Amino acid sequence: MSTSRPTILDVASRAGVSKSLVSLALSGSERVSQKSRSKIERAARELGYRPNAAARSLVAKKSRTLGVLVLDLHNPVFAEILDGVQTEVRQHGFTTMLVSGGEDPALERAEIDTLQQFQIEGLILISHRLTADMLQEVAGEIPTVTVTRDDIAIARMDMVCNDDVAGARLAVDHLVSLGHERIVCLSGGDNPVSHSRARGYLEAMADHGLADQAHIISGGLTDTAGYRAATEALGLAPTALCVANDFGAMGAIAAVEEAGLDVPGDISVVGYDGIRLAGLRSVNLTTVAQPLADLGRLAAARLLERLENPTRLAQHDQVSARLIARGTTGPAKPVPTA
Amino acid sequence: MSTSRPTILDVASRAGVSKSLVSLALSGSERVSQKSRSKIERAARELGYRPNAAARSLVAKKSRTLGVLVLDLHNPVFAEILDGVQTEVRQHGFTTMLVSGGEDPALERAEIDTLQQFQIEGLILISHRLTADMLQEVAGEIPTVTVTRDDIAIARMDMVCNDDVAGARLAVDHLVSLGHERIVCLSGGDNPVSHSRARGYLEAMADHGLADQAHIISGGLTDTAGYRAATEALGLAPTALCVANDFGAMGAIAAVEEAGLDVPGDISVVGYDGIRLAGLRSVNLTTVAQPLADLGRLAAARLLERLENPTRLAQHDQVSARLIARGTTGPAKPVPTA
DNA sequence: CCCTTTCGTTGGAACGTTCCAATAATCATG
DNA sequence: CATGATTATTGGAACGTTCCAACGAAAGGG
Repeated sequence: MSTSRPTILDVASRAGVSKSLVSLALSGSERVSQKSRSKIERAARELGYRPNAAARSLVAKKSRTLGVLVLDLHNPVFAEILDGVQTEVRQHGFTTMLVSGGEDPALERAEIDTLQQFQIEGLILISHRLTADMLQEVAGEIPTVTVTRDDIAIARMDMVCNDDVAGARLAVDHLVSLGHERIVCLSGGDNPVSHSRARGYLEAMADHGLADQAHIISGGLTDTAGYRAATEALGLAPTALCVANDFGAMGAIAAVEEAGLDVPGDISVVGYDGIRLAGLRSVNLTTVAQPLADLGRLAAARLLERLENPTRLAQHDQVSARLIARGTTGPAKPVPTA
Repeated sequence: MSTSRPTILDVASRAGVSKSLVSLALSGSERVSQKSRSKIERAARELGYRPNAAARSLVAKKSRTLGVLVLDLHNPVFAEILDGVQTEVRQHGFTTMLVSGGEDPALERAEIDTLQQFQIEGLILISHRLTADMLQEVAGEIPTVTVTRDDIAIARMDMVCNDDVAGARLAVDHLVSLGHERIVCLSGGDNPVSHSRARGYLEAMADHGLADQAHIISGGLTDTAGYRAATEALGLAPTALCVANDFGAMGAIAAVEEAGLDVPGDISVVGYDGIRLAGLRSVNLTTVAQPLADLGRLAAARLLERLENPTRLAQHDQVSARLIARGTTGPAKPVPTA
């Protein structure tokens, strides 16, 4: 139906100039007379001309496009990081191509492959499940930055992360300042992020002279996992729970309430991540908030720097979290003297 | 650093054949001898050859790529629709490029522009804020399907939606069957989806002979809006609230509980959408669930059909929702006889 | 008024692929 | 073994852009 899209030649002939001049004018070169420029701009507008990115990137060997892989689109943490990425990237006139591999290494690799076919200039991994080998391979072929994970270090690959150890300490500090001692950690299971958070918990407990009170129950990063872990934790008669992430904390709260206990009256709960959801009135969760958008912005910035200077040494940034005290934490109940 | 990526010519010379045969072999043509095929495949593997999508789509005039615009990446509704889109699209060997314009019409238009530069073959709008003119323009240039919104009908543009009128009726039916009569609707404000849901509410109330009890309070689709609307609604002494979406319902529950009332003991609350979150133990919201992934799958399927047959008449699909009864609804309190 | 410089403009090559028409190789068939 | 039919392979054109070397025209300097 629609006769195919106008090309630069159509614009050129309509404006009565050569295709080269159109190219020059539309890319904003100085060396085009005012007269030609306005003729060209008008012709382009009238025809609804849109440059063909395929042709452009083919010859220019530059796509002005970054690839972004996000671990899981359902997790609001990643959406918020993505916000930061987008703002930074747009400012630099780049475009992003977003994909997700649903936490499946092979699928993630395949999606990155697709991105590479589109000649992306750089890659941002907002967490991932790639094996070290895959990551090595990818990072070798294309400038890459990982966000949120810093366990696999690769030459020339930048990383930007939250300081999870320090963040977890904040949670413990907050609880201790409220008089809590029997603080149990519900860990997020076997992944680098959860390990760091557990370590921060242990360190902080030790610093407060509570090393003997420290207990870690291993679970996962979902609401159900938090529920289960909390149910188990109740056997230890804690006055506070330090949970691996906000979703887990929501599950933990449900478990506590189902056991007939009050949050925060009987047990205080702290989450981690600071997703918007945690701020909803009906949730109102005390949490260790990562500056998620900043994380994304910084990652994009690092990648763009590397495009300028590809041989620069790998840079590892850590941003710090802050505690947001809301309604799920309160003073510890005085311990009944035995 | 890395000497530039291998091209089809590199593969050809390594395999000792012509570039044309490589192209043929890699696109899976029958007319290639077993011997040549295996030589070519081996050469491609050894070189780590990845076809250049730009060059391909330039000549083939086919990018095998669909553009997807999503209204808001933070809203889990859209992530779940996206899941469905992805599965369907992958099955057909297409790729997607995902963008979001943050609910800003101009930005959305700009992002679609970018997609068009990449020669996408079709466009899926998972809701949007485009003006009718913009939509008309876009749909005129490229096969388009909208999901979730069916207020603007355009020739050749398919639409797949939830039947919001019927969905809202389900909510009312459920409440009535529990003995509720004073059911107040907290509407999601001035947008097509909310209008349909409000209409369904009114129709159902009338059907049950409760037309005189019907009250609509206009709010928005956020937790805060739900909170405010619910606060206002409490003045009407309702026994149940029918809320425009799940987030709003969560806010409404907070308002009810802050007023010292129990959910569902004093007031029942029904949400709409059926986001995963609503199923969390700590939320446990009764809701009208849309088959979100199906919505996405269907939209992708319709678009792919249209690519085959571009002149086909526009098709408007409606999928139906179902009620998931959870913990926020219960029998109506017997009305104190005046 | 000629020579040089600068400015504005141009045509052609290149990018890596697919497609097509044409050729080369193989296989039956008479 | 020649002929035709089929199968396998090939070179060249085309896609729409950017880049570059080169050009003509205007401007400045002597």
